[in-house]
Amino acid sequence: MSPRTEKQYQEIREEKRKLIKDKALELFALEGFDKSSISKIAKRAGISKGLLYNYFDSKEALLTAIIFEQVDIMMSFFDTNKDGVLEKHEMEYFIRQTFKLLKENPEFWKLYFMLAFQPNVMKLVEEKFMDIVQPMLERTNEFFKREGYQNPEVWTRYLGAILDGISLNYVVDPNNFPLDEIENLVVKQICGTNK
Amino acid sequence: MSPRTEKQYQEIREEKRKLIKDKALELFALEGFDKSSISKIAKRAGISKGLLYNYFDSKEALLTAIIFEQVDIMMSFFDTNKDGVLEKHEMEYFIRQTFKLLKENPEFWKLYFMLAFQPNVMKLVEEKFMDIVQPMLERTNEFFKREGYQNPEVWTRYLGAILDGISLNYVVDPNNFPLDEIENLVVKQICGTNK
DNA sequence: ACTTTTTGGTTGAACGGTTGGTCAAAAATA
DNA sequence: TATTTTTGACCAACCGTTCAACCAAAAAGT
Repeated sequence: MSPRTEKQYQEIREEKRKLIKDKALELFALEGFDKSSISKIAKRAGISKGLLYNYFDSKEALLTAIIFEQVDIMMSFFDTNKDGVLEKHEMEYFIRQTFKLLKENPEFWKLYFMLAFQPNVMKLVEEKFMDIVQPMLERTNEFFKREGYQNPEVWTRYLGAILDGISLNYVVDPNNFPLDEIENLVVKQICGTNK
Repeated sequence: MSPRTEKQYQEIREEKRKLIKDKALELFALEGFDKSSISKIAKRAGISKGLLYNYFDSKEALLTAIIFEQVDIMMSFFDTNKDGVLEKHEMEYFIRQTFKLLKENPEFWKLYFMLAFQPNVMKLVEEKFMDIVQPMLERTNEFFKREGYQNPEVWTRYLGAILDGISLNYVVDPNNFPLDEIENLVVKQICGTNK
């Protein structure tokens, strides 16, 4: 017989994992991935260095766990009616959701941009990331084609670039960047409505 | 008596400095700032580690030298007629120059984005950087005001975000990003002309 | 009720490797 | 020879990672 039930142990493990991930993300956003040593992460989480390795096999494993946790959240948000067609109102929903996620968790997006420029690290998650992004790009492509744009694939990449640029500027300087006004500008430009 | 004249030594020193800066930038873009050790930079430049410290006081000094060299090049490019007014054709020139610099030296912009998300490092250059960016922002502000936009300062930040996002996407994936087509889209949208 | 056993979470010293940076000596030049 | 460039072994500090030992708490035994 076990001193504690299986469920009790699982709860403890899950809570600690969540704690470590949260504190690590904080530090990554604050000091960058390389400057955030395991010791500092452990100290911030209030645990010993050794215990961190009881929960994550390596620093990289910790990083990918953080990323894929957030990716899963993203997927659940973008899982709309699944009919494969992106209506104009769905495009507006898509854009506004992007801004919503940005406002809710700027720390993650800071980490995301950091990694986009760390070639070695990005390769760890690139493949799985692409699996998620690719369908979005295709649906966006079809949207612009249906709307009568001359170069739909160019506009898809343009929209992606615009959203990236906005995210980048907001994350770097959240207090001074007029996010809500620009959200409306983008929606107006792409969806032709002005709320 | 000196073994070589003062002028000879200065020329040699300047050439070596340039060599080191170039090779360091290559490596930074390839592997990131933290992963580019002094030893690796020296090896890539074909010199010893010790000699690198004859030319740059520290790794940080090398980094800031690279950045400010590029900033100086930028300034010389944007130094137009200096009348303080940004005409529509000057705005188009401004935008197209931005794209030109991007195509000419993507490695530098990769480094620039890398650093934008390394808070500690960015603070070294933040102040001098702002001195250069601020006048551009003000002139852009006045441009949008003169063109009759309702929220000129929002549009200034929007344009900045768009250019950042495009640069980011191009630098990450230069072979597949349709830079020229998107350049024309931006110019058309902001300046109302289609070349 | 109380002691013992069992379990797995928890610790921090220790390890091999790498880093940015130093320096005495050697090579090169005129 | 006199001066400067150039070298690479060397250093302390820190890195990610490991591991033997420890601890808190629940179940089992009495």
